[in-house]
Amino acid sequence: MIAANPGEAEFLRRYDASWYEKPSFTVDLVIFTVRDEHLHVLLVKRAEHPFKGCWALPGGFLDPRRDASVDACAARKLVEEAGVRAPYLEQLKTYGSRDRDPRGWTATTVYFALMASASVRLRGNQAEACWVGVRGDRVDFDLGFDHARILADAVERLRSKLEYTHIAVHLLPEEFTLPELQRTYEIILQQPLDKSSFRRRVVQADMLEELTGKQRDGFGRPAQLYRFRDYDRQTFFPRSISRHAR
Amino acid sequence: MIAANPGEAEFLRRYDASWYEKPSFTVDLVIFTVRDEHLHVLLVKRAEHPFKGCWALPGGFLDPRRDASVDACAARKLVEEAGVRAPYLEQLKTYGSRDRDPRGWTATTVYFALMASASVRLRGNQAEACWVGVRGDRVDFDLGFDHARILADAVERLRSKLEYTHIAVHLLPEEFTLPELQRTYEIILQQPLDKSSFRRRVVQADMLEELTGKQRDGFGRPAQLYRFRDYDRQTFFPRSISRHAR
DNA sequence: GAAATAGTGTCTATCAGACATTATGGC
DNA sequence: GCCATAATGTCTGATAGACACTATTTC
Repeated sequence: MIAANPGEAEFLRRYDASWYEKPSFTVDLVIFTVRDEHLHVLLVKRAEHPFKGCWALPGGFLDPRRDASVDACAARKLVEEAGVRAPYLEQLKTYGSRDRDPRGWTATTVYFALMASASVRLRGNQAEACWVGVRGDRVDFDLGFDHARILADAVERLRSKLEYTHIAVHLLPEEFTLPELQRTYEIILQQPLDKSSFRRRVVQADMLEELTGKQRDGFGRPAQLYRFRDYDRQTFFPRSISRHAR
Repeated sequence: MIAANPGEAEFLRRYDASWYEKPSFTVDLVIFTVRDEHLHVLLVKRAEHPFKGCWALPGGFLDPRRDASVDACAARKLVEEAGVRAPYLEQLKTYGSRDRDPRGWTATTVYFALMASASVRLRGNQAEACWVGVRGDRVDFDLGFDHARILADAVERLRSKLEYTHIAVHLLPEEFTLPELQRTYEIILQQPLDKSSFRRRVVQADMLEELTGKQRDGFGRPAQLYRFRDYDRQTFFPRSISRHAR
């Protein structure tokens, strides 16, 4: 990144970034969890204008002094809004236009995060925050800005990635059973999956580690507990789950 | 987008976006084409500091006065740099950090574009531009900023999308033969594909329209010409091309 | 033993890979 | 006819879906 280029040091000494008009830049988060048999998204009630009193995705201005990078800004806001360290966090897309925010030209880079519902502690920060059930690809009330569109894109990405990756494990606690994992997939994909096929897929991908303890549910045979083998590596299924199963 | 919210009009009247410190915001392009049996990317030689004289991806500052949106900005730069109207253009990712540009905090939203090599006319704009062959996921010389990393990400995304979508048609002229399309896939995926399987895939996807004319090559039986049926709809193959074929 | 849930075995349809075969042009 | 390339046909192996069956717990 250091360029030994004649004249560049001089150029940089004189350079002033405020010469140019810039858009405002924000980072927003679509934080998903599964609880009560439904996909939920974390929303905040806006305390300030614009859209004061409306529900919106958590997020806000990037602070060039505090945030070393856009990723770091997203991680910071994740902690501030959801009090969580490092669950699954992935950049979704950047939305920017002259009219998406009444304050003027803004761009927002949106991240989507997955977490186990138990691992969240909503800190009663400045803003009122709560989990809202997602029906189809939307929530039941109006969202500020273009956040309804962003949420729809995020839900689509989540569904799409569930078909060929393991990311749903990030929606469960560290130890979980295969029926729980399957149920998570079914809730998000909104379709029943075959038990046998599902298990084959997961076992063949060799991503799970069997734990010797067992979990007992209220009824029936207890289910084997598993743990995800490698939270860093993102692995892919060789074939996609058919959206037209059944 | 218009909020009938008490106090909001007053708030907006007083609001001044320059209260907050903002990062600079740019849009960069990774423009791919296939020519001479190789994947190529469009690079420009930087006329100004920083990285003056280095090769870099085309792009530059978003202009809030001229650009209605980030997408519009990308389209504008595509015309300016490559003189092309509307080929395939897709947002790749946003890169932003304190140290990726010596001028200070910048974020760049990167798009990747595909085009037929014949459709490009490089306008000798302010910058010197040329097509550079991609070897693996890089070019043969150093790129300014973090553009080597960005290029690698773009190549990976291109390869990945080729395995399950039709986007390679955007690298060919409007009329093309199946062997030409197959060759394009082979060049980018860097692996030979079976003719029969390839044709089955493409035909079953029902995306091509047979043209009655035929094209003759120097030798052998002439190949049937086809046209892509719907440039807007993005369709997907039911299964991915195996990366481990052969 | 009945109910409930976990987990396994097996059949089948589908489809990609492999490769042989036929088709159609130039020379 | 020969060569080169395009296009088709057929076999096979892998695997997802379907579903029957077994296993293990609580009551």
